[in-house]
Amino acid sequence: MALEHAILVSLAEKASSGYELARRFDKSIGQFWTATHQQVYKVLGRMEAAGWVAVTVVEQDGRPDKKVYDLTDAGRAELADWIAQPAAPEVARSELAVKIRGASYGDPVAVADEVERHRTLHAERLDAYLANEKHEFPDPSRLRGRRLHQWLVLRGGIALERSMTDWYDDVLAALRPSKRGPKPRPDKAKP
Amino acid sequence: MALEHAILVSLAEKASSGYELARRFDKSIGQFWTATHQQVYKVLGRMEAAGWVAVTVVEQDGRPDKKVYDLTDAGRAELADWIAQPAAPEVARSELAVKIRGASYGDPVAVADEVERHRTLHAERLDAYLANEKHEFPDPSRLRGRRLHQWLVLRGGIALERSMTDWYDDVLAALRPSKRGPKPRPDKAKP
DNA sequence: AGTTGCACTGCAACTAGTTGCATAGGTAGC
DNA sequence: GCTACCTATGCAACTAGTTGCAGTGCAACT
Repeated sequence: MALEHAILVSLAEKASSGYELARRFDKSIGQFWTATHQQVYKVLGRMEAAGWVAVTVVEQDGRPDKKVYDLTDAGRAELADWIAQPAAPEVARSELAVKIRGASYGDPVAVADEVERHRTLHAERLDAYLANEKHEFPDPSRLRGRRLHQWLVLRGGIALERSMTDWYDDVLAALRPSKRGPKPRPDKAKP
Repeated sequence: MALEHAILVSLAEKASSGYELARRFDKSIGQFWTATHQQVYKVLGRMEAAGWVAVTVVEQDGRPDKKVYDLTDAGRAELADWIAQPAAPEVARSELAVKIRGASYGDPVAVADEVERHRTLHAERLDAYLANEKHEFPDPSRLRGRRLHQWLVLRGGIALERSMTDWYDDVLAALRPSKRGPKPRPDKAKP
């Protein structure tokens, strides 16, 4: 399990409330680990009970109070310990891939439409990541430590989205042989 | 949820026992959906209760009996129906990516070692997929229907493994700046 | 004035998947 | 003869994650 530890990493970067954590899982760290706010609240409760995090209630102006969580020494120790442990190999899961494989037992045209929709989603994510990279890491060659690691993970997300988008293009070209050639895509070349 | 439907696709291709299905999830369809044998048995029971599959007990010579499952008409209808439905967007999950991001809160050297181990795993998977492609689909341009769809999914797995392996190379190069340049890898060029 | 949306927290009930164990005969190597 | 692994199925207990709901109060749009 790693949601606990993904949260530890996120809190190590910045103390936050459950709500903020859940939002952050929509981007940056959420590239490779996601969670809904319910799951985050549940796990934060467990982590507090385990003494990995400490809470401070912060009153806000014109907004509900929030509970800001920060790492304790025990939490930092747990994080360092977990990082030293071997990681489970990734397991890819794609419902759409299963549908592509089974396309001939259903409506191949509907599958092609769905592939196109996903292609668009991934192309948008790719653009968002690239824009983020340009903005946050304008000069990658100088990066060291924490910032370097963040950039490397962002590069991983970019590589993944690019390869998904390319693959969907290939699938579309094969499933719709009438429409020749992929659509023009200016962001296809590596920067 | 899609394990039910991944099993339907698998059974549509070939009637099988739970044990055989679990094995098949180790390769081919398992590229994008995996399951342990316990999960497969559990779900098969549910599917039988729902009338999607029918069982035949097959006695074997010198081996335990097996229960071979095959699709019913209701199962085929369910499969066609599911394929027509929109698919949830993929959510990548990588424990290792979280560790890379948090490397500076632990032991960056251990993280680099772990990245190398995963690089090897993915490179092996890539080689296995490529060998499988060469063996099973020697002439992709002629493929139609079911075989074409199988090949497309295999291509997806290949693209994914290639991009992971490449990314891990980049990460290693950045985390171990002393060792310059990635190791030679003959399978890096697109075939 | 009314609706929608955001910030913020959380419970309850559910579904999906994992881990550990049990059972049982066959085959293969030492 | 012993150990170890393969085929084959399955239960029980657990962990992880999802879905649906509930409540508060402010801001912005219509």
